[in-house]
Amino acid sequence: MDAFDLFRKLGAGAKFDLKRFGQDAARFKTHKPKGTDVSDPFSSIDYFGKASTNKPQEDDCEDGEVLNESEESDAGDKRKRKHEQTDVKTNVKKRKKSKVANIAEPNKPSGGEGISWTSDLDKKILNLQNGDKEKNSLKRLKHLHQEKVNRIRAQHRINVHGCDVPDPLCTFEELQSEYRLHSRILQNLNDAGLDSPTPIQMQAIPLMMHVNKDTSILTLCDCSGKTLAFCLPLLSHLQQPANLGFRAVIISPTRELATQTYRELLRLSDGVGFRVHIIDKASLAAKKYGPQSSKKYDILVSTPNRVIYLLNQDPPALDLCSVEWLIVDESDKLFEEGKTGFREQLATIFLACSGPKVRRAFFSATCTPDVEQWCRLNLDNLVTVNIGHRNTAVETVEQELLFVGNEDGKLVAMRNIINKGFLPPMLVFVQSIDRARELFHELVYEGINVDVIHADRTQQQRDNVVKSFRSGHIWVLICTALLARGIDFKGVNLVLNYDFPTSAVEYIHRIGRTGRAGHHGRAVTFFTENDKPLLRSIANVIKQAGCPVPDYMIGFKKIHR
DNA sequence: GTGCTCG
Repeated sequence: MDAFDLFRKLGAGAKFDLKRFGQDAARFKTHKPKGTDVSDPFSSIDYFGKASTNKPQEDDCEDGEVLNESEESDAGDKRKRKHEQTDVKTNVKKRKKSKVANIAEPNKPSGGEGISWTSDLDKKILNLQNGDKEKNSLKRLKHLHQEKVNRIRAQHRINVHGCDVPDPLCTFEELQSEYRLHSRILQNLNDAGLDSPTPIQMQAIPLMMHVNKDTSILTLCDCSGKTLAFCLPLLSHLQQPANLGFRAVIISPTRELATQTYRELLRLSDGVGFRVHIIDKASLAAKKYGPQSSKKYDILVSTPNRVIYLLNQDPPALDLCSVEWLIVDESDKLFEEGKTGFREQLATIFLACSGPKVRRAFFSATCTPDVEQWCRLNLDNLVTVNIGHRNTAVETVEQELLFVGNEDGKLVAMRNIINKGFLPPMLVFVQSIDRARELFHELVYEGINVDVIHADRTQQQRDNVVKSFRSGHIWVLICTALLARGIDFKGVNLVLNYDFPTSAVEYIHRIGRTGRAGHHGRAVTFFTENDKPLLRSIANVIKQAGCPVPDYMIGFKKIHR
């Protein structure tokens, strides 16, 4: 297999653009570490290699339809068979693992690669395997313990799937006692007023702490607290600053989200000395991280294309071979296919993380059938965690569908909301950049503090808008999909879907900007005759979140492609 | 349709 072949396989079935990636592929070949087995350092070969042969099946679901647990049986037989296959695979692995555990020497610490995690209780059981007397009572103890864990998970609606999933964490203090988290970080947490973990943090943190190399984690969570859920184990895992170059990379779909994550990391690691970096401008960063620079950095937060730009320099201005953790935030967006899709960009970055112990974690609020299928097919040792029902909107948001007739009706209804007196801040979502501009010009003369954000504005403008929206100077912010994901504004009171969302997933992301951290929020969605095709799937989401919806909408026929 | 390098 030559480098091009290899690279094509690594591209996860993404369209292979020879012109664009030829250079990468060639470099990949020359960068192969000397004297190492090909299959070893590039564990990602398996990871992507299967993709080209097992390209995910056409999805049986209707376009944009959310796959609910209850509806899963509706999906085609193909999917079912696939799930069964995966289950069999998991069982085999489970058996293998328990075999390893049985032959392990009782007094040796069981930290080998075969056993990913053993609780204290498990260790006791191993130690006493030959002493039958206490064996039974210990078994009972273990059973009780498992029941307790199950109860905690049920209480917080934590669902896990995969083998060797560690127990949930109940207090942040356990991080210090169990994982030697820097005491200063714990103090920073307390200073920020964070005293107990949210459900996603309870499960994702211990999971990331126990994970082996080559294990991947998929985390689905509609609640806030995701950023902390991966930042804490990351800092805990890196222990302290080291001059090895970047050891962790976090990829976000928008610059705004990257900035937010970066700031969270700074706040969290204050006083510990970790060198956290965000690429503000790739051309500047080229000097900063280039071959001549010393390797005094630890964590990188960035959008994908900036990383790629640096990797494409000759010689590469960024070295990711010491990366131990690769975290993909809002991964469903980043897995989206498109003409110049995020997916190929991710493939390039995965490739560049060529270290021997890369762990990967994917975080997202929603799970498109695409992402899940892809993960199941391509990742070994996949563990998934999801909180609550998958693909549902948060329950703290009061949701409403409003028929406005036609385009003109939207403006009338919008003015109506404003005149009736609304509680700012309000986030208004539109379909395109042009429509964002138009609506802005309509509203700017109304005497309300309104501004607009989209990717065509300069970075300076974007930063300013976000800042003044956070500080309350802007009451109404018109935006495109740019702000749909992950951005955490404190106390957005109303999300207005001025243009109908393009899918149920998009809808869930948009309204997730309100009702955060347990606060009450409201979401109003305008619809016209033209929006009928997607009305049903979104009405379903709203209904499932417990908000009233007219029955006739649910009765609409499913759309088929 | 949206968002992701540089100049």
